[in-house]
Amino acid sequence: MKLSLAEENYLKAVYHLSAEGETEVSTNAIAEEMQTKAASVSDMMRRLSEKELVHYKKYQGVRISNDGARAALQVVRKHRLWEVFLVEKLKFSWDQVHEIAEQLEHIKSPLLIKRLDEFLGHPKYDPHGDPIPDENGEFKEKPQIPLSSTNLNDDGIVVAVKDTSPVFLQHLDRIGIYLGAKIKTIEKTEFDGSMEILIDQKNKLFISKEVAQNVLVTN
Amino acid sequence: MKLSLAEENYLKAVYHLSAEGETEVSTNAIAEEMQTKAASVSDMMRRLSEKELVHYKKYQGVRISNDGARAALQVVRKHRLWEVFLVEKLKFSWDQVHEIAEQLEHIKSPLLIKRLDEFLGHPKYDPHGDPIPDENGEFKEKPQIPLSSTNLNDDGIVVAVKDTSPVFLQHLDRIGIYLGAKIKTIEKTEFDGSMEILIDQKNKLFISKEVAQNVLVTN
DNA sequence: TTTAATTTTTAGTTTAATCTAAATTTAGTT
DNA sequence: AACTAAATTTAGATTAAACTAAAAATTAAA
Repeated sequence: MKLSLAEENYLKAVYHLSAEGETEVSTNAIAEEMQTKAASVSDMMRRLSEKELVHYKKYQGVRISNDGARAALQVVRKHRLWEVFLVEKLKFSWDQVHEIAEQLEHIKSPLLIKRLDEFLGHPKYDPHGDPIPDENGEFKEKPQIPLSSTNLNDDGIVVAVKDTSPVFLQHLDRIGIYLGAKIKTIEKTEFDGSMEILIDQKNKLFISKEVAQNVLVTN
Repeated sequence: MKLSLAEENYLKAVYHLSAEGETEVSTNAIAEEMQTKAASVSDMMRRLSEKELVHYKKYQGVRISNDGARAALQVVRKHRLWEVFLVEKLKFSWDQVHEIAEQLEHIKSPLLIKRLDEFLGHPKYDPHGDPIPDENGEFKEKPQIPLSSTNLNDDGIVVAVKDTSPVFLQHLDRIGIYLGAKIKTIEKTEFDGSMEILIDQKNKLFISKEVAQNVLVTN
């Protein structure tokens, strides 16, 4: 099935929204995610549902179909592989790659993606710690919990970030938190949810609740 | 100036056609090059001329403007850099890269192209021997003449091909002609324009007039 | 130099994707 | 249960890019 750029983007939005919450996704939520209007979403959902990429009942929200999820995962795969390429090979920082990958993810050539994957050494995670689906759409998420819900004296490794916006990523760079950093929780403040942590057994750091909630670690 | 995909493609077509012949390009020639209809071309030329990217007088054909040439050259630069990437890094053969580069050339990110250029070591020529314009649109074509018009016992190096179609490139691969090959002309047949040549001082080969006209060498 | 053939343009449709405004459905609250 | 507020869909317009068919301009030929 050949999808237009707009169709791919809507499908991706539906996929992402259903991945992180309910299976039924609301028209408004999609409009918000896509920076567009609800009317446009309704229209597109009607069309995607004709192509059986989503299940759609008027006024009831949409649910992604198997075919739809498969297509969305291929776009996600391409997006994340390109992000790895940009960071590993072209020396971009992790806060710069999303926009460019948004464009590159729509390039249509299965062979290109196969070769790119080989060239990069079959990476399993992108620069933000998100898993890269394989050719069949399979992937394994690393077990990850927000730094904010670790216990005192817990040791953990930063495996991903929840918020991938440039401002947040740049903030992490500035304070010295990066993917793979070893983190020990030294103190948690009840009052405002802020924490004191130790990075790589060297640097003590105070971080806000907001930061702690958006940094994901394994233990 | 932000150009749509269609605008970039038309501009490129005008640029290529004026590069290899007259400065005035006909509506029909563009339609042919773009696999579209003359009516669509007229429409687009009107729009491109409003943006001052081409000079256009009804019924008189179009001429690319300075701004237009600048824009076209940036697209050409991107196309050829991506071709180098595909061949050098992703191990594509020279007959496979055009279609994919047609898509990649429209990715919009000056920084991406800067980094890609660095990553590739600032290549001057693409896998077909065509010159890659720099950031300012400057480039130097290698002096090149068709193999068919070399003299007997002339030595030359293959620097480019005139025809870049997959069938022709695959044929060259099959008979053992490649970019950089050292070629000596052994014999020229008046009757049909075919030639006998020696490749890399080792392999004797008979080639047709058609092949000889489309292989370009320096001497 | 008039006519015929060719090329090019215009006019009018079509499709995908968007929008605004109006109508409709669902959900929440007395 | 009725009403209001919010969410969603429909209707109607708009824009970019294409097309076909018809009109107009240019070029070539008699």
